[in-house]
Parts: sequence; structure tokens; C-alpha cells
Amino acid sequence: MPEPLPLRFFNTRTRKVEPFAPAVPPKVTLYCCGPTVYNHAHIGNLRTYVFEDLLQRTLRMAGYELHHVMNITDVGHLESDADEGDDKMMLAAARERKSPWDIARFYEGEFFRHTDMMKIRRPDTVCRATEHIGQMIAMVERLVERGHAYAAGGNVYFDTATFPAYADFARLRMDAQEATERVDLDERKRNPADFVLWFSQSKYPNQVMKWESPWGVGFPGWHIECSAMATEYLGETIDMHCGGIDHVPVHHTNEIAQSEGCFGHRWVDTWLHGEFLVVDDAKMAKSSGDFLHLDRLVEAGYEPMDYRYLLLTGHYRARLSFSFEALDGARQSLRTLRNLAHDWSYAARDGDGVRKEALADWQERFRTALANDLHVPNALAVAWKMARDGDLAPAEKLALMLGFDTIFGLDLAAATESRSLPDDLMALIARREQARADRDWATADTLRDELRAKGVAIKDRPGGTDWELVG
RNA sequence: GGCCCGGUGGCAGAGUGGUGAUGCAGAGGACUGCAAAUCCUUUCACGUCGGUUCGAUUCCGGCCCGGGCCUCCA
Repeated sequence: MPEPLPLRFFNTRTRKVEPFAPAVPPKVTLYCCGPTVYNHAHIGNLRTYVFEDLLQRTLRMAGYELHHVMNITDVGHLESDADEGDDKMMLAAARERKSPWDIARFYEGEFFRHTDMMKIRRPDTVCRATEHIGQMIAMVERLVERGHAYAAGGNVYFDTATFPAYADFARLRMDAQEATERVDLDERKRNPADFVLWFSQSKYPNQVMKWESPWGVGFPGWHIECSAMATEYLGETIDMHCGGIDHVPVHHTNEIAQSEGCFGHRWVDTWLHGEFLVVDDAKMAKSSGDFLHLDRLVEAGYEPMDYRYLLLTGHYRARLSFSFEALDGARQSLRTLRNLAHDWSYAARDGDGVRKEALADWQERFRTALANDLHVPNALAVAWKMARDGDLAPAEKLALMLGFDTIFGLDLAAATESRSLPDDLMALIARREQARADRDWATADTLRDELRAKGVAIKDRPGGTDWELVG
């Protein structure tokens, strides 16, 4: 087994780009924070999952044996009757007379429908919070035993005063935060930063998702699920943990506190966080109720791959501006890439060989870009330069591009596949080909018009006649 | 209020103390029976005011503008 390719990543924990060194190579344990399934994933959410998909593909390409785990948050702020809440989706749920369980299952399905459309590989393990309540309770018990948690008024809280490193990860200034605390003061907390591990005194009186616990019937806090499930599937030390940039100050800070408080040692080696997709210079706001999700792009005539291409053009640690103008540009770029792949596959039919040494240099440039903190935009630039390199044969370009596409995930192979039409239409195409061979242009053009009327656009490619269905 | 990040050509987006990102769009050309596709060439940039420097888009400072976090959030 060859040594895995050396990779470097920006580690949020150290705020530095550093060599990636899993504890037990070539194995890598990766935990990614998954969706809270009470609404559709918007396209900003999808950006994060595409980032994690690119990471996952890169790790495998580099030769690592990956165990990729993602949670489904199907418990938390789901209440049966949201009359007094301001969550529009909960109102919608009430209107549709669905239980929180139904809502969660429905949107979980929607989530995977969208990620499948985006060609995001499903994690090796997907775990639901509601199916790991026991592990969460066990972890909370362990935290209580170790003195990191206390019960008060029916709830259990993490005692941040017992974890001096609490502010380190997010580089928080606790004094400044206390001074401007705007949250409803919970008198049961010893410190404002303390957070709930287990609720039995919910602020939602109509909570229908609840379980027995040593502290009363209730439900888990909002952070414990990730710690408990990551431990369940990956053990008490994890190589890599990812999520959206917004998770740094609260969710991941709390995960670290409870996990390291529980285990007494470092929990995660490398943390990667994806930046936001922004629209009009502002982040996508789920609460606005009018956010964009993938179906809306499809309804507007775009393919999911158009959006995936757009995401490839930006580095994961930089904000990316979404606009339909930018999406149009991505769509054009992707079309060209597909046309190129298509033409190469035609030209390569004659069977010209592939010089492995000619490929090696481009593969090296491509891998170097990815190894540098997952620099997909540069990898994409390498792909374009390769595409326009005059020294490569079509078969070589095709081999390289399809290899690159194992990372990009644009499904370019589909552009090289031969397809079929109903026999009568194929016969028309054949007749036109004969007419062209006979230099009978009038007949050829008539047949083309006829095909066009039937929704088939003819394109005479360098390697032969191609067609595509049009509206 | 506190903390933090960013401002690159029409758009998206890399990068660097002194030559080229890349893609889309625009312009011109080539090829093509026509159409499509592809190829080639090419215009356009570094928020602003100072400083450091032989030289700054790149380093430093002020300012302006935009954004994020401090509360669930990808």
C-alpha cells in the first residue's frame, strides 16, 4: 500500500495551514455536522455539504481509508403546537397536521433528494439523534460524575467554569460576552455561558419528543448529540470534524467542552469550516422564509450541476457570492466542459493510445492544488489549462478530465455516453447522414428541420453527428 | 457596544513586493455546405488617502464601504 498523498489543511483549532496527520493512517475518521430537518436545505446549506463532499473525495483520492459520519438532527426545537412560537415552519407543520416526527422524516428525505441531485456522496454512516438518546444520556451521566455538569431545576447544564479552555477554540472573550448577554437569563445557570445538556423543564410546554432520563422526562440539549454519536461510531478521538463557519463559536465550542470534559483528552485533531454563500453581500437567512433551495433553481431552468460548478469556483474558506448572473456563467462553463468531453470521446474512438507520462505532470499539478488546503478553484484552473493544451491527444485529455472529475463530481462521463432515440428518429438521423454524404444539402436541411420539430437538435460534431433533446 | 473578516476587470474568482490566474461575458479572426461546436487573438482590475520601498494590487497606518459573530443558524 503506497503512502497517502501529503495533504495540508487550515485547522481552525490552530488557525494555521498544517500537514494533515491522522492518528492511525491510512485510516481517517471524519465527522460532519448534518442538517436539522425541519425545513428544506437552502443552497447555502448545500454549499457546505458540497465542500465536505469535495473534502471526502480528496481524502479518498489521496489514499486514505475514510469513515465519514454525519448526523441528522431530528430533535430539538420541534414542538407540536407553535402558536406562541415564531417559527414559520412549525406553523406550517401545525397547519399540515404533521407530527414533528413526520416533519423530520419528510425533510430528511428532502435533504438527501437534494444532495443526491448535487452528486454529493452519502456519508458512510448517517445517524439520527432520536436513535441515540441512550448514548447521550450516558455521556451526560459521565459529565455529571466527572464534575463538569450539574442538575438544576430539572435541567442538566454543562459547567463551563470547570473547563478553562472553553473560550480558546473560538477565541471568545467571555467578559465581553457576559456584558452584552441578550439571551433570556436562565436563573438556573451558574454562568451565562453554561449550556443545557438535558432538558426536562422545556420552554416548549407542548414538546412531543421526549424520553425518560435520570433527571426526568425530557429531551437532550442541542449539542450533545454530535459528541455522543461521533463517539459511538468513531471513538473518543477523531481525526477531522467539519461544519459551517457559524458553528465555531457555539456549537463546536460546546461540543469540545463536553467531549473533552468527558474524556479528559483532546477530542478532535483537525477542524475545517466552510464559509457562507452570500446573496447581496449577506448570508442566506433561513428565517426570512424566502430562501432559495435547489428546486427553485431547477424551476428556473438550471441544472443542479450548474450550481455545483459555481461552488467549485470558490475556495471553501472564502465567502462566495451567489447571483443568477454568476450561475449563468457557471452553466456556460459547464456546457463547454461537457462539449469538450464529448468531442474528445468522439475523437478518441479511433483508438489513439494514452501516454501515461504525458498525464503524470497534469495529475501532479491537479493534486498539488488540492493538497494545498483543498484548493478546488486552482484545481479547476489546472483542468482548463489542460483542456487547452495543444500537446495532448483527445484520448489523453479525456482520461485526465474524467480523472479530475472524480473530485469535481460534475458527472462529465455522462457527456461521453452514447444515447439512443426511438427508432424512427434514429432513422431520420441516418437518412440525413446519407444525404450529407451525397452532398444533397437541401434534403439534409429538410431532415434537420423535421427533427428539430420533433424536439431533436442536430449538431454535426468533428467526430460525427450528435443530437440533443430540446424543448 | 465588544470581537472579527473582506473590498481584484461587466460577472464569478485565484494570486503576488517588479512577467500570465482561470472561467463566463464583450471584441476580432479561423474552421465549417448551412446550423452547432471548437480553436486562436484581444479589451478591461486590484475601495480611498498617506507611509515604507528603487518599485506596491501585494507590507504598514488612517478613512470609506460591505459583511459576520456576540442568540438557533451551513
